[in-house]
Amino acid sequence: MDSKKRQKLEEAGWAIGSAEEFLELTPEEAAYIELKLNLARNLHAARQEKQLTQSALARLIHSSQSRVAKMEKGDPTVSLDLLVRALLALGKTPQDAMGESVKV
Amino acid sequence: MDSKKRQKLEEAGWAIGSAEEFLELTPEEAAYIELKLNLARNLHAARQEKQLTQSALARLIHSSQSRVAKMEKGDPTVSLDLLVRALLALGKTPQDAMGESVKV
DNA sequence: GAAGTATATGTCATATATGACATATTAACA
DNA sequence: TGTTAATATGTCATATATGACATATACTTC
Repeated sequence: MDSKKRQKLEEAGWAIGSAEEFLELTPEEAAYIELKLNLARNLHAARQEKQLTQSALARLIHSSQSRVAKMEKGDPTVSLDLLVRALLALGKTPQDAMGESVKV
Repeated sequence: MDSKKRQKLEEAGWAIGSAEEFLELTPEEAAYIELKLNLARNLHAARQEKQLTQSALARLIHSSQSRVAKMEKGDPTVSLDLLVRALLALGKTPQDAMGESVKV
């Protein structure tokens, strides 16, 4: 795994510590994590486009500001389900949500 | 989605087309459900292509045969996360995993 | 028919995600 | 500086998803 990807993951809170743990990530696991980070970024962008605060979006999807913040930060406790539902609520299609290709 | 609507869907067998109005689903909820059903179908097809049994796939993703069956049946207790991870394990891209176009 | 193989269904204890809340940090502006 | 709005972080009780297991159904092949 290249260091750029590794740093991205670390920033998002996925890292536990050592590089060894990263090497134990299967390609599928890496793809899954990248997918979530993509959705997180897309959600942030989509919300900005609509000029909504995190609190406003939270109201839209019957969630809370803190959880929206965690969604956009790629917090590991946030599920794909929640991310996708948020994007759908902002008028995105699931395909829109995916954006660029993710390498496996 | 609140559990009341989920319950309605479960009772209705989930897959009936244009059940949206009858079940009082918002377009977002309908899109979310259609997405999951798409993933369910894609998973079934992908598994068949690879000539794997549900048990074999279950072993691959460290799950169980019964849960794989539920995935492919679109059972409401199956998360997007699990569906996507299964598809990734079968070599699909996240884009593939996200399924065909879903109208919102 | 029996026996084997694959898939479906139901249940449950446990694991994980959730909204809510408090609080901290950041950013913009007087 | 101080004040306000926006966003981030930490925690927790509850809700939901999970794998495992039992068992049922379906479909072969003998």
